[in-house]
Amino acid sequence: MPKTAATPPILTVDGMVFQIMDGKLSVLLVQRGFEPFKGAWALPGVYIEAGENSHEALERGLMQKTGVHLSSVRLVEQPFAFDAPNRDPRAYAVSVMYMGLCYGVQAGLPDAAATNLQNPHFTPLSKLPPLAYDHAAIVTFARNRLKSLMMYTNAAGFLLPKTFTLSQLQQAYEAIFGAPLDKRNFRKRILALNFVQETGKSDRDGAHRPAKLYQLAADTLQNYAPAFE
Amino acid sequence: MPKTAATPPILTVDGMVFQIMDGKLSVLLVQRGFEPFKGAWALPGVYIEAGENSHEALERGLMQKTGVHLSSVRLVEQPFAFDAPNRDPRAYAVSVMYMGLCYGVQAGLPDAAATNLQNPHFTPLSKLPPLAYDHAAIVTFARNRLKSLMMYTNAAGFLLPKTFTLSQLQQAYEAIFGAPLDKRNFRKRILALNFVQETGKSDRDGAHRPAKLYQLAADTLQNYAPAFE
DNA sequence: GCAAAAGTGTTCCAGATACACCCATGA
DNA sequence: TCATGGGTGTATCTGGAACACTTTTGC
Repeated sequence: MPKTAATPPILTVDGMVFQIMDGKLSVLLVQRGFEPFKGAWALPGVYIEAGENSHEALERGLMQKTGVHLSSVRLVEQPFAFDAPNRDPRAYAVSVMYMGLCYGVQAGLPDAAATNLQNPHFTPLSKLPPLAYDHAAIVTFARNRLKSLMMYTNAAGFLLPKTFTLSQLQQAYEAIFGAPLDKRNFRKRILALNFVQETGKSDRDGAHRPAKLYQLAADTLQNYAPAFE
Repeated sequence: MPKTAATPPILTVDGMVFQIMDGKLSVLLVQRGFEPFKGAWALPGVYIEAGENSHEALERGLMQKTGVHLSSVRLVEQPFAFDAPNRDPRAYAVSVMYMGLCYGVQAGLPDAAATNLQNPHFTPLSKLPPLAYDHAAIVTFARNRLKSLMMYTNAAGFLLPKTFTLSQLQQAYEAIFGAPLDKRNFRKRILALNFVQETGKSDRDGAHRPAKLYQLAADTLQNYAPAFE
């Protein structure tokens, strides 16, 4: 066995929380207050402590580091595991990486910038600063997963309020694909998938025709994948 | 904080290794030699020890518990993390779950059944015994992931020898989908995707016309997903 | 009445499906 | 010569893509 740290491996949990801000897909980042990577931006995460499971640690970490309550985030997928050899100078670490989607969430700590530089912020993926560890690669990985989720699940609904218009839904797709979609084709396709339903209400919001409001047919993540043959 | 074990959380790594045996998708299981779940079947796994990363621990664990060398397995995807609260009576544990595909691998320990009941075996998913922990749910989860991987990646090639016939490739798809496919349509589709190429050689193996041998165009996992629009 | 977003159908094309026979070989 | 699996083409159907105008509202 190689001569390395004698400390047992350490478990951390990180949250990768996405939200659409001003039409752009954004991810929740904090500025690290401690070494290593002090001052650099990173995904918010904490060590899992004795007596906690990964979900509880995620909840605590999100609140401590970003002021975001986990109950306002909808988790998608099984969490991934990432080796994080540089996470702690004393030992090798593994990070449990949760992915979540949300809408209208404000990040911010009560005594904010005062405490050690943190400074939670939803940052557009198109303007990511250099990130600590290999978080940049992880975000890219997640973005690709997110794209496939959009194609065959109802995940897009988690980036919107409880009720939403088809235009808002389309904007969510466009934010993630990074490309405009045709309105008529989009509507045909989405309505055919049957994962949203009319609420009967409409949204009267500007100097234009009111839009029908829709909601998710199921409030958990659902698969709408076609069979192979 | 709830009153629980004071020990820090523990990291384990498990391998979920799939292979096609007699045309059936099978997964590598061992019979547990220790409590908890002594005697029950489970995915092979070990604790990650000081000085190891998860990949090294996987390699060691697979060899110790099943006699399988990791070099004969092709890993797919980022490993998942599963909470495993019952893994260790002393503390909460998280399992790093790797998924792998292989072909023609023999499981077996030198002094096999002698040591504590282990008894590594590729078992068809259609005949899974009750599994320890929540491994049954994890296998089901993986099977679904595997189905989607087949639809838009070259993963099927990892369940076959270096060179293979289109019939073998089709059998791999059929084993995973659990349904027969049309030969002509299958070939058109696969050849259109362009992820296999002819080797120029052929396989003269029985009382019938020899089959052309193909190989993967790329020997790592590749995406062949269509764009959204 | 005008600006602004909502809503709506048809044509066209590509890719998926259904389907049956001949070919090369070993015994 | 026969049994066995390998290899091939066409007609049809379905779902995706391209494309522009009318409707409803607030000002």
